[in-house]
Amino acid sequence: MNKNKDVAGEEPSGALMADVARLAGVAISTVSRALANPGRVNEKTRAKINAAARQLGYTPNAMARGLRVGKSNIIMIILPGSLYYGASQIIPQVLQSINKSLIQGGYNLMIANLDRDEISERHILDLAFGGSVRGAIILSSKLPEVDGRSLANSGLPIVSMLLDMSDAGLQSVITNDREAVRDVTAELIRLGHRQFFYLAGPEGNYHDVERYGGVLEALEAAGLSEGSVRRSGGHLDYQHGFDIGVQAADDFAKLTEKPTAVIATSDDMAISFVSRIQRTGLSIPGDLSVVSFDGSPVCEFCSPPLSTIKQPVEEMGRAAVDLLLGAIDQRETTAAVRTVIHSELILRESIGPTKN
Amino acid sequence: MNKNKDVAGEEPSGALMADVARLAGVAISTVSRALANPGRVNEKTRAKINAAARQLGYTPNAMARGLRVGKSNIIMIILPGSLYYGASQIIPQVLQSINKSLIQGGYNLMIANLDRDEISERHILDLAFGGSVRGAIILSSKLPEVDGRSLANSGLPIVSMLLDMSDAGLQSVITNDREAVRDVTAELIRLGHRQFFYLAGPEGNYHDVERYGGVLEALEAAGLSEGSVRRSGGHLDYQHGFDIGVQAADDFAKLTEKPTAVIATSDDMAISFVSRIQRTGLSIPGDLSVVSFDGSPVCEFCSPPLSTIKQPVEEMGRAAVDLLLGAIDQRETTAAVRTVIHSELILRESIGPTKN
DNA sequence: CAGTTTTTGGCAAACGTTTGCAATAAATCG
DNA sequence: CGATTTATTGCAAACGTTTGCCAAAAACTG
Repeated sequence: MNKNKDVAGEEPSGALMADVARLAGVAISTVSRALANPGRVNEKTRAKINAAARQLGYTPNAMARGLRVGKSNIIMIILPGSLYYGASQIIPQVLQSINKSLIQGGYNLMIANLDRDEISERHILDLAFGGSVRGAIILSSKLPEVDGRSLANSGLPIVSMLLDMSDAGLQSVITNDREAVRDVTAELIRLGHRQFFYLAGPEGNYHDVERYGGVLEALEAAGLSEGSVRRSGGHLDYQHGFDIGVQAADDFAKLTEKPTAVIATSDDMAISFVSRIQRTGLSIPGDLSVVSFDGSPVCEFCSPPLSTIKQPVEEMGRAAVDLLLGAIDQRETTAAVRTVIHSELILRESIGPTKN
Repeated sequence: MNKNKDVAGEEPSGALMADVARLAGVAISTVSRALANPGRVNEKTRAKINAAARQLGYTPNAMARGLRVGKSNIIMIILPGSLYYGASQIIPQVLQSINKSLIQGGYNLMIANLDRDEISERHILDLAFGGSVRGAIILSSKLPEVDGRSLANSGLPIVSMLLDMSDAGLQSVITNDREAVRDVTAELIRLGHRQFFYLAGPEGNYHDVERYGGVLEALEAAGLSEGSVRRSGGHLDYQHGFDIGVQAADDFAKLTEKPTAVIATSDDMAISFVSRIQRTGLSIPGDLSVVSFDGSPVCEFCSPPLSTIKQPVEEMGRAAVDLLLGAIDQRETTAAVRTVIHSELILRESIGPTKN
């Protein structure tokens, strides 16, 4: 009913810049400058203002500032639909590193989505076009797009992470997957392996293409035919990475000619695959060598400890943020749109020579 | 130099409500009402306005609205400093369920990391007092507080999750840890176990107190002395949960009288503990039964598959969001400040009877 | 010391919405 | 049919900042 302050007591809604100005005996504009642009105001008045601000516990209103300057200080991260697929193990680390870097740059991190249904897409676009966010980091190959509006032409700086989307003109921070998997395949070949089993994630996925490509390259270099690798997975979507490994173990059981080495595209699927395979009496690495992707900490404690190609997420997060903030500050990084961070193969006991 | 639109072409900064109004031939206020409060405007004009809005690809500016109504639609989640400790395995699921519920309620999720440094504390407080966020969900036992300002008296609705902070007056969504661990301990006693090994997380932690308390209750009920349980861990902070398990395995090796059952307070530590223990030649559950907390999916694929007390994160996330939005909408849930969600014990092969 | 430059601080107009109030048109009532 | 209510729309004032512009004061300059 009454919109006035009922009690003369403390304002629940916090002190305003005007309050600070009054207390310090200066104009509002001076306060604003003192706080944001310290050079432009006298040392003494600035001290007075700072004291007043502290005394009142003043915190500038972010939305008012944002509205005025026409810019938000929020960056959104767009995650691939199902968190449960593969990457799940490293998502927290990704968030952690991105957030840390962002905060240092004065930005905040908002999670745009965890699903990729139409609701989420619309939501993402609302964030983008509603001026809520200043830039985006995307971990999915699909740019949100629904009735007319598309993230691509939102004018928002976007950096892609983990996936190479430089074709789409996006700055991309990626790992040298192809090379890494080529090297590890070559190593397996050196150890005597001739028949491979490849566990795919979502098919056609950039990761899949690159990684599978790496396998083929190594095979070719060794004079082996493309037929020496069998694929599993890829046909299922939206599931735990673990499910893929389980399914793959079934597929494996049905093979008449058994591969001796497995290359999995995520740790999750490798872990469940190994678990199921061991149950059938096969031993690792005795009967079967296994290597996977991601570098999840848990791999060290599996039995046997799993070899894994570590995704350098910390570094990637930092790089992505650097690129994004660079783009925001207009320091045109017209240079390479592709930033490659090197993966590191962590060699553990899940890999060994073939029996004979 | 010139702040005018240089080209007559399309506005890069998007259509404004004024544009929609002009195109539809109505006043700005009518547009606003048509979009937000459909009942208060004529059917026909509303159609016209909607058409105009769609044609222009109009998206309302979130900050302008936020400023005007004095409210943001962003909820922040405050994650504990080191993501790596214990909970790491379930964080993605927590985020998933919280975000889903929030989006349904028209809110956005912002991540605020609570590292132990002053920077992040200040950051969180800026978010709270700067009007950027409308509420908070906190997964840490420490409320940010720095020079005068404290999250506690920010006036912001706050819900604590996983940790019981009802003493601090916060609505808390927790699991019945004490009960769950009491039950599982009782079950272990029934299986013949008399000597226990307890792997603690950060000491004094609510989780620790409750869970250890549960163990003691079960012992007492069975007439066993408090001396039948040995503790490990707790003295280290800031590490992967895995490190705790490794350390605990060392501690275990030094014990002269070996416990036959292990209760770990996170899956991570159980996994690394088991790995190290098995390496010393002990078998699980033959020589040692193991149960842990969290319900990480990976437990199913360990060898042996690990028994774990599942944290019902989906449900907890939903509950936390419900409480928070309830508090925001002032529908005073003056009732219980503690919402207990029931954990579920997933029994797998890591638990068995004692040998004799 | 008059003239010129440099600092410093205030005024007021934005930024893009929402919303109280008032005005008009339409509908209902007695 | 006049009087009252109700539905529909517009006007203009907020919301709390930032910032262009100008004036006053201070600091130089010759």
